[in-house]
Amino acid sequence: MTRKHRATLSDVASKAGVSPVTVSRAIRHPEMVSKKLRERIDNAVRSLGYIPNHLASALASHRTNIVGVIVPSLTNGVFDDYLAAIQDVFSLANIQVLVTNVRYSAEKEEKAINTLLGYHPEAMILVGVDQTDNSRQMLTNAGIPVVQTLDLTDNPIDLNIGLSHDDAGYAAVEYLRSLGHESIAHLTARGDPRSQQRHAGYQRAMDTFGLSSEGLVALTPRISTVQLGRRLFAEVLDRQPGVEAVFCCNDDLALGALFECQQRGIRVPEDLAIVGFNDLEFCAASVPPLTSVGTERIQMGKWAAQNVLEIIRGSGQRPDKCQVNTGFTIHERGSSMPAHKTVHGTRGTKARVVS
Amino acid sequence: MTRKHRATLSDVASKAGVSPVTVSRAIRHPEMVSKKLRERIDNAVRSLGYIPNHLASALASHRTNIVGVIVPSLTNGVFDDYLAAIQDVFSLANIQVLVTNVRYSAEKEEKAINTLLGYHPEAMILVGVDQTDNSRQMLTNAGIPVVQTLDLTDNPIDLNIGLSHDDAGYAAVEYLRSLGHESIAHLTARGDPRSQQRHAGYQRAMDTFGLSSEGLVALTPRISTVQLGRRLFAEVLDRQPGVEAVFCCNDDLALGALFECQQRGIRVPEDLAIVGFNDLEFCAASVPPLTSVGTERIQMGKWAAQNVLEIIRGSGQRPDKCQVNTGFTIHERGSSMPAHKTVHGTRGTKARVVS
DNA sequence: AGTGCAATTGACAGCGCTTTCATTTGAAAC
DNA sequence: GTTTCAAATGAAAGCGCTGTCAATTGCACT
Repeated sequence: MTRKHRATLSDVASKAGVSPVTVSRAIRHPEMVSKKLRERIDNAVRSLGYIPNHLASALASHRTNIVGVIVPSLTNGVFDDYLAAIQDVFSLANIQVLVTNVRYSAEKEEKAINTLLGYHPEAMILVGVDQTDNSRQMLTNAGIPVVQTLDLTDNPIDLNIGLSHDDAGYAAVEYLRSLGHESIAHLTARGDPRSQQRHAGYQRAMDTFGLSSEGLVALTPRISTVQLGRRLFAEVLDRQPGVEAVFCCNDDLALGALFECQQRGIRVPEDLAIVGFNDLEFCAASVPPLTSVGTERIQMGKWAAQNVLEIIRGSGQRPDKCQVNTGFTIHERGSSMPAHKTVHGTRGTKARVVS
Repeated sequence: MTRKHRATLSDVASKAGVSPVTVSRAIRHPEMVSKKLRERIDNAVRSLGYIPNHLASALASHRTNIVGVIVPSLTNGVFDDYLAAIQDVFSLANIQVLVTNVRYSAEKEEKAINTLLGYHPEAMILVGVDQTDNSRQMLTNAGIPVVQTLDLTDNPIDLNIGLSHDDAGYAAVEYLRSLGHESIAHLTARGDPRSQQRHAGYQRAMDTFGLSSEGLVALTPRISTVQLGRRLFAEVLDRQPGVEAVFCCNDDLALGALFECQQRGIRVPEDLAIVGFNDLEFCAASVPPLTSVGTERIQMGKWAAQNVLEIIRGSGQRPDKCQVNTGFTIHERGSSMPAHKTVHGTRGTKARVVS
């Protein structure tokens, strides 16, 4: 039963024997319509299967109830939680989130921003701080709240919540150093600007501690996978058999490194310590469980959404703090814990919080 | 520099000294405007940072360039690839995909359908075939192409591409049976209707082969995780220490089962065979690599998008086949391969295709 | 110069809704 | 039975754009 024409406000109005305005009010501001008419209208709505045309509504009211969100990836377990947190906040406020996945491409991001702005979103939430000049310009011109998340910058477009990935990378190395390791490798997928920051932090720490990273870094331009983690670590192992520890720019690579060790009969943590990044769910489940640097991705998404909501629906005032550093936490687990600390059969976590 | 008012078509027209229609044409149908004017208009557009109001455009032209997509989850590595495939097809046609994540809730799905239809999408792509009556009604009334994916039904709303999860579950058991296993366990997360189908297939196979599943099934109402895989399989192991094989409703649970085995010193595949579902990337990377039943998720997303595109932009004709069974493939790897088949150090895959 | 025709350009209406303001209604108060 | 005022309803305009059709222009050809 394909209708030629979907029911409109006027159709409902005719059916209920009232004027279109009244129908509009019955839907948007029920308290302004008498009970009698409201019921008649509700019936008409139901019997016609009327669904308001959001485009027309938004055009007329200057309220789109849309917020644009741009993420660099979805294959990476990180952004699911983050996105879900954002959606949870907005769905309660009847705001539709328009998500675009730009696959770590600044160019695609620019295009996505342009497209999204065409929908007149009431705010934009972005990942990272590396937008192109053009992107920044468009966002500024749009005159809406903009939140840059998951990273920090000295020069935010508007609001900013995140953490220093450079510091996190530094801390990971510092932690491994504190366990007595000196030959500390690093696996990383460039392409993700935040991974690059972690790499920079790794390098800074190695330099600071007077350790050489020669031959200890393996990187790939591709999206990271577990398989790639194996391959990258295999490279390092072949080059530097004496490596004592490895810090991976994310947990997929770390899990790959762990598997490569299993394959080669390298004992973790006795022969080699592994530290991942993001603290995805599987870190606590592997054997041994993986030590990982955790970030507050859910908290960041939530904060971004809540602040946007407050600005566009609330008092309209900017929040007290326009920039928030959520820090990071090293979840110390079996993959790096010195033997005497390890409790057999337990997958306990010892957390070191840094913010 | 927050503008009071974003530039409109008229603003551009004034600036370029032409009528608004001409600007509209210069943007939508450049070939209909003389080169001279086109340049003047382009300049005006650029200098004003003009971005067409998509809402107004869609309202006037009855072309929204929106396709609604509803997924039950994003945390599950399955839907990333699927979504990406859909987006890839549509982005080339300048169609914006409106994604909603309904977290395996039919109620949320119904609400999402209602909301999305308010945007007048030109088509809808859904996961699964278990929509509520109300949802089906709304979709039918909308008079747009609807694709149900990743599962099959005798009574599709419109187009349908997927596979029989019951058959896939049956095949997994049949495969393990062919290796000589009889005590075959099953781990599953109900909540996902397709997992339930796989469970049904498992049960059907066990019955058919005259095998008892008593005490061999562990299920959870929660979203599956690796951790949960460990816990569920631990339950089974504690109950039935003699279990010879386990078929898991997805790869996360399978990886968890593998870790649980590692923890307990159970050798895989010598002491126990493991089969997962979905063939996610990490399956080929673990030690031993995980045998998994793979589905054509990318292909399904692509087919759905391409057919929609053909219908709404092309000849308008329905495709030849309104229902497609993409089948499934058992990727046989080390976690189930009999010792004499296993090639040390190789992570080769032997595929058995069923469609 | 005049005719014919295609290529450009513009005027106008309207997409489906909300906002604003005017009108009507009803019930309380005189 | 008026008057008064709030509550309920409606009429008209317009959000920013595009489709349709009419008007204009340019140019080749007589």
